[in-house]
Amino acid sequence: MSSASPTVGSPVTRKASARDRLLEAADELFYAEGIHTVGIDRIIERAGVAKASLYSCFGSKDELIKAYLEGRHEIRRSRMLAGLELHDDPRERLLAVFDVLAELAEDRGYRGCAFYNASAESTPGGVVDEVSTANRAWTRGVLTQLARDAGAHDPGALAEQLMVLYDGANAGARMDRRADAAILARGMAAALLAAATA
Amino acid sequence: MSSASPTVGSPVTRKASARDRLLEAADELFYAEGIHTVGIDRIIERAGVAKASLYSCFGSKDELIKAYLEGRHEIRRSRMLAGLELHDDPRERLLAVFDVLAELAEDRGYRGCAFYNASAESTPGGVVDEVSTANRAWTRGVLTQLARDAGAHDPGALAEQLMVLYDGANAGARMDRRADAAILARGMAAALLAAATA
DNA sequence: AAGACACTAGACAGACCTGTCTGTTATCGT
DNA sequence: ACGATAACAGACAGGTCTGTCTAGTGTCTT
Repeated sequence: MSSASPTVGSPVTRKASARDRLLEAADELFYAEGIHTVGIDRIIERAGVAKASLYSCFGSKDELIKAYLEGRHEIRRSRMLAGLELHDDPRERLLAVFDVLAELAEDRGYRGCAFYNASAESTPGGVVDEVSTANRAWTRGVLTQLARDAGAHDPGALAEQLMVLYDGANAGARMDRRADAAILARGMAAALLAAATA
Repeated sequence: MSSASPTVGSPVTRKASARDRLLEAADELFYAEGIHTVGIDRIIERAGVAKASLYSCFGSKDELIKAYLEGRHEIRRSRMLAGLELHDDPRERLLAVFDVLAELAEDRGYRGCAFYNASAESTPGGVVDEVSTANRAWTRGVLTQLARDAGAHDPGALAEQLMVLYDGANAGARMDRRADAAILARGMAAALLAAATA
């Protein structure tokens, strides 16, 4: 407990821990096929991990789902921030949101917003709703800040418009299996921004 | 077979047939809670119908799901067409699409696009995909026609933009539980239309 | 009156799914 | 060297779900 070294030195990651492999497998399967459709057995089989390890790491399928969504949130966050940092001009930074989305949507295997999808197949008031609304609030906040930085007259109002475009591009990318919607959304966002700063 | 009357005289509807009650119950439950979450037993209980009748009418849960989505398509179709017929001006007719959506979204209990939701929780390539893509093609066709009637320079291109707005309004209405997105989408559609006919 | 038909109630089979439990093996710090 | 920890494999229990089957009831037509 108190003996030896107080700093344990990278206490979590060992090489490719069962937890990580489980999370990776769950991410792939849940996103591709849905939360309900994919059972525990398929996840542990893909992860090459014993069932007991799953329940030792996460405690329940619900917690695994929560961890999956939190991971998605983290990835989305870092990817978007990385996309934003490519530009200095506030206008370009705002539009970069849709560039990132278009890039994601080009990947075959893109299935739309993981949070919306998860929400569509889970009972209201559960863990999914919690994480989903948090993610949505974060997205809204980012768009508002970008709108403010770009000099929008009413950043909140512009952000709401951008949310419509963002949601629409996401849904379109899933249903039509192309990135066109994101590119269209970028163009519309540019027009909105021009109008909002005039 | 060949005896009696060739025209049987309203052969289907009796008073409020088990089939209709099943379809109504399935519609309410599937839409509100999702396809996977709702089991056969809950449907027959709400419909006040025996399980054997369900399987005699539909054959399987999959077929019931299909019938549910086809019913949703029919309702969406008639509601939208009714909304369009309120106006003569082509511009107003195009924007009426979003008026109808806003009206729907105001209903608490609105949960977004039934087809998208169903698609999010079913394996690709099944009956759900089939009906969903058909519905999507129909929507796209209507928007294209409205864009043409309104004098858009490139009706197909405008329709694609409108699809983004339509999808976004639908998703936003579900996630935020308000009709704001549809109203915003209407405004953006008006701006797009003005630009496309200039 | 009688048979066809649609429906009801509910038991049942079989599959699947989550979660637990037992027993074994390997690695690591001390 | 040894105990602790983490992981393994897999059987098992309990529940839920779809779909089938039996048996009985009412209604409509002829």
